[in-house]
Parts: sequence; structure tokens; C-alpha cells
Amino acid sequence: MKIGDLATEVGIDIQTLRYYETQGLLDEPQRLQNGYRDYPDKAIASLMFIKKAKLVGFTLKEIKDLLAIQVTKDEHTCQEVKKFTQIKLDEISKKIKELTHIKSALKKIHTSCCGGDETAAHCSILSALES
Amino acid sequence: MKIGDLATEVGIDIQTLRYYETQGLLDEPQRLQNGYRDYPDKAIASLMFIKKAKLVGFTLKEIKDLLAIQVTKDEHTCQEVKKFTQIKLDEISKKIKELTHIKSALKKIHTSCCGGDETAAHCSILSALES
DNA sequence: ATAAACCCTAAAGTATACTATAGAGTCAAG
DNA sequence: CTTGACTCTATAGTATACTTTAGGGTTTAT
Repeated sequence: MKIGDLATEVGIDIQTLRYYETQGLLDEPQRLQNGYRDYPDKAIASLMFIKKAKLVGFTLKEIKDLLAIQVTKDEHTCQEVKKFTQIKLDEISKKIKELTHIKSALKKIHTSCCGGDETAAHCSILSALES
Repeated sequence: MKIGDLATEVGIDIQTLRYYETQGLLDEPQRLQNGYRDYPDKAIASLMFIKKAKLVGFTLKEIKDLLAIQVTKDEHTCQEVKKFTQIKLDEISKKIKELTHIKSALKKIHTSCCGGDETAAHCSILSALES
């Protein structure tokens, strides 16, 4: 799979794919005889993950770390992975919690603020969050 | 409340507070006789919201838009708010969904990959997401 | 009354994550 | 056999979100 096909497939710019490669987020693919990059199908999964992780506020560095998770039978590495995943799980729980708060505030504005006569006073994100 | 106190209170740098003001995210506060900014208590709530919204991947521009939600009795404005909040609700639902996926993958790695003998093969974020 | 700690503006500098440009080679269709 | 679409590297430019610097005034504690 050539870079243009991959770019179309995942909806990411060609330049960005090459940039991700330089940053170590995307494995260096095999090259064809002519020097063109030849991506394996699994590159699609990697990029979809990168897209989604970016959407929810992870930096490229953090995403790189997530993609780098590897457990070996070495106890040391195992403990490190346990520790790392725990930290990330906590971060994610926090993110979900914050999103849930913001969502409920927006929902409140969406469902009630355009209905009544005197409800408009509460229809800002901050006042919706307060109550 | 002076800018240093506010900065300490919310855990955001003084320079960043002034930057947010220039970007229209934070209301211009009253000034004391000496020209110092004098923030009302509600600035704390605004900044906590900004922090949380940033954490989950919203840009300053998007946060500004969220903070600007105002419903008046004007039908036109009301429809605009409805439309805007619906779009944001969809975005947030998507973010929560993605975070939930990533979370379950990490949980899988966290709970199972350091246990058995031959489990290590599945212990990457991508393979954990697949299944 | 003076030094440390705080505040001000304006402007330059930095990190992250792209995005575009230049100059060149490769390939498929007519 | 050439033209248009694709690829390559290297490098420069841009947008966002800070962060630092410079040069100055104010407040508080000793």
C-alpha cells in the first residue's frame, strides 16, 4: 500500500504520515524497488489509534508511549508497564469524568434553555455546570 | 483577588492568565487604583472550566465558543444555540466513546499481561484494541 | 528606606504539530 | 514519448498555545 492510498484510507495528509514517521509514531515501512514507501495493512490500525488518541487530547509524545507498550517476561518491564498503564488509566478516567460533566451541562442548555420564558438566565456553560 | 492569588488558586501561570485575557477567554477584570487586575471569585470557575476543557482536547477557540453560549428570547439565537450545543454534544459523545475504547484496552493490558506465561504477545495497545 | 516580592505592558522566543515549497525521480495512459 | 499524477528528500513556513525577556512601577516587611 502506497502512501497516497494510506492517506486516503485514514484521512490523514501524506506529509503528516511522513512527519509521524520522523517522530517515531509510525513504523518505517518497507520500500519498493523505486524507493516508494510500502505500508502493511496494520498501518491503518496504528493511524486510526493515533487519530482517536489525538482527538481526546493526548500529545504525539504520549501516543508514542502508548504505542510503545510492550510486556516481556522480564519482571522489571512488566512492573513498568503496570505502573504506566495505571497512570494512563487514571488520566483517562479523569478525562471521561470531565467530559461527562461538560456533556451534562450542555445537555441542560440544549434541552431546557430554549423552552420556557425566564429560563435564559441559566443558559451559559458556567451556570449550567454550577447546579 | 490579584493575579498572583488567582494563579495560585487555579494552578495556572500568571502570564497564561494574561494571555487568556488577550484571547478573549477570560473577562477583563476591574483594575485597582494602581492598575493591578482585581479578579472576581467567578474567574476561578471560568479557569477551572478552561483547564478541564483543555484536558479533553478542546482548543482555546472552541473553549471560547463554549463560554460564549448565551440564550436570549430571540428565536434566532435560540436555534443557533440548539444547533451549536448539539454539535458539541456529538463531539463529546465521540470523545467519550474513544476514551472508553482506549481505557478498556489499557485495562486489558494492565490486568492480564503480567500474569501468565504466554500472554505477552497480546500486550500492546493495538492488539488489545483489536479483540 | 531599601530590598524582596509583587504588578504592569510590549515584544520576542519556544514547543508542538503540522503544512507548504523546491527540486528531483517514477509511472501509467494516450 | 510525453504529460499528468504520483513519489522522494530536505528545508522553510505557519498556527496554536504558551513562555521568557526587557524595562518599568508598586507594595510589604525589616
